[in-house]
Amino acid sequence: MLNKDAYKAIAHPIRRDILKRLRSGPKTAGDLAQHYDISKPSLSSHFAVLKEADLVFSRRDGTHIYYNLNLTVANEVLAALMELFGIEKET
Amino acid sequence: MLNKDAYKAIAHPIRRDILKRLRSGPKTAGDLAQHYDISKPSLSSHFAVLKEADLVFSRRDGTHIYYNLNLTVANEVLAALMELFGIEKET
DNA sequence: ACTCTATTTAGAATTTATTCTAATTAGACA
DNA sequence: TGTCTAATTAGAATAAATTCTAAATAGAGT
Repeated sequence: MLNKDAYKAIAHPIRRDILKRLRSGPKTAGDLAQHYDISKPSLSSHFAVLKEADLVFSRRDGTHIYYNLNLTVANEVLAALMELFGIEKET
Repeated sequence: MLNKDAYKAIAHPIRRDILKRLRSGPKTAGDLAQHYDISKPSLSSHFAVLKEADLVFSRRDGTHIYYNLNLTVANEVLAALMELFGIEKET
């Protein structure tokens, strides 16, 4: 079942942009930080929200921490919204 | 194009529940109020958020104001999220 | 062990969201 | 015009989210 925090997680434009950028593969906090005009700690807090919602997971490789999009949960969010709106789509 | 406030609008559990209940047809504020343990003005403020996001629209019929789900925008939200996650589904 | 780089945690300030009570608006109907 | 019902607006209190700077952690490499 879908983590309800997922809806909160996608409510912020920076977090949506992070998710979009992770589509093309894992990125480090540093990679992503370049694109936003906020401090590293603020960005880190956005990662924490995304991780709490299970929309992303992280894996350390040496000095870097790579963030990955969790497509399983992304699909669950879509399914939950289709159910919410009563909209049917085939897979 | 999708109103960005739509993501904020679906972030609150009461507003998601309102949307769900509107699937089966228009409802008045009074109809919906029965299901939530909050004041009428609070509920009214939730309607305002949903209207601001264009997810619902209202029509007055005599003494009652009927709230309607805007399926067009609901579909836009789904399309935007599919695009965001890079998930393809046929119609 | 020391140091460098990448990133997070702590703690506080600011902004935004949620909720309430009291007062107001809008239409229906006698 | 009153008056009743349905719902909103106003204004304030509380709670939650966002952001910052400063300090801490964790691993890599010398």
